[in-house]
Amino acid sequence: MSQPAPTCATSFLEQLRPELFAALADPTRLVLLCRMAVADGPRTVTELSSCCGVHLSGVSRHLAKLRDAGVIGAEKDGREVRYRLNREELSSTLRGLADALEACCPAPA
Amino acid sequence: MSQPAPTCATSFLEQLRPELFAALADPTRLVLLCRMAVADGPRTVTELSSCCGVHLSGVSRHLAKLRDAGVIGAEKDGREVRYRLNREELSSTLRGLADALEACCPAPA
DNA sequence: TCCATTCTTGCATCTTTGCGCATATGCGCT
DNA sequence: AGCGCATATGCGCAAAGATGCAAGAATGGA
Repeated sequence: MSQPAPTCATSFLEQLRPELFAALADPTRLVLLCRMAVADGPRTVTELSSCCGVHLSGVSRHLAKLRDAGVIGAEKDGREVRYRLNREELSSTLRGLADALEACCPAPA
Repeated sequence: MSQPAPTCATSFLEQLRPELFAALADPTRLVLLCRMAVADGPRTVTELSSCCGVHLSGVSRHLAKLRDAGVIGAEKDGREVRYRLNREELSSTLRGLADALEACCPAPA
């Protein structure tokens, strides 16, 4: 971070990760996300699959996609896998986008 | 806004619009978005199409999708259509998501 | 060791999406 | 009216994504 000024456009574009938005672009995944957001702790795949009318294998795939996007985290515990929302990381990412968007000044003086 | 307390989960889920994320899930659209973000004013389709190696018709479709998602606005001027980024709306949406995400408390006391 | 449980992954199918090409629509200009 | 430019849309195709089913992998317990 010693560039003279990343022209504000650079820093904005860098934060725009298509795979993050793609992960959030599916209704089923959003329901899963919401479920994890209100949970008081990590949830297993079986638990999460009960809230959406999708087969367990599909839920597993959805969770994998969310995990690859960094939206959620997984911790293995015995034969179960508990998924938890990366709450702070996601919120700071969103806030960083909002900040960069507003910092995207047309004329940097 | 007179509900006693939308259980924080409700307000969060309401803000999770799949079509918004879907609109942002394409690299070409993100480049277009960035182009508009750094522009000092509305841009025509022809101008915008010069920054991505996509046919003009494709750019038109991309812009339509961004417009339908509320990310950008369009104003017709003669035979041209000028697109502009809804900067404040988008940033406040992102911030609202971050806020709702952190307000999604597991135990509402 | 054997079996049940939990999760992941290969496969087939269907839908969606992005793309270019051609065509239509809308608008200004002569 | 007729022409040309700017944009939108129908069409077909190829690629990606979502889903269910079945099989595989990993783990705990009898």
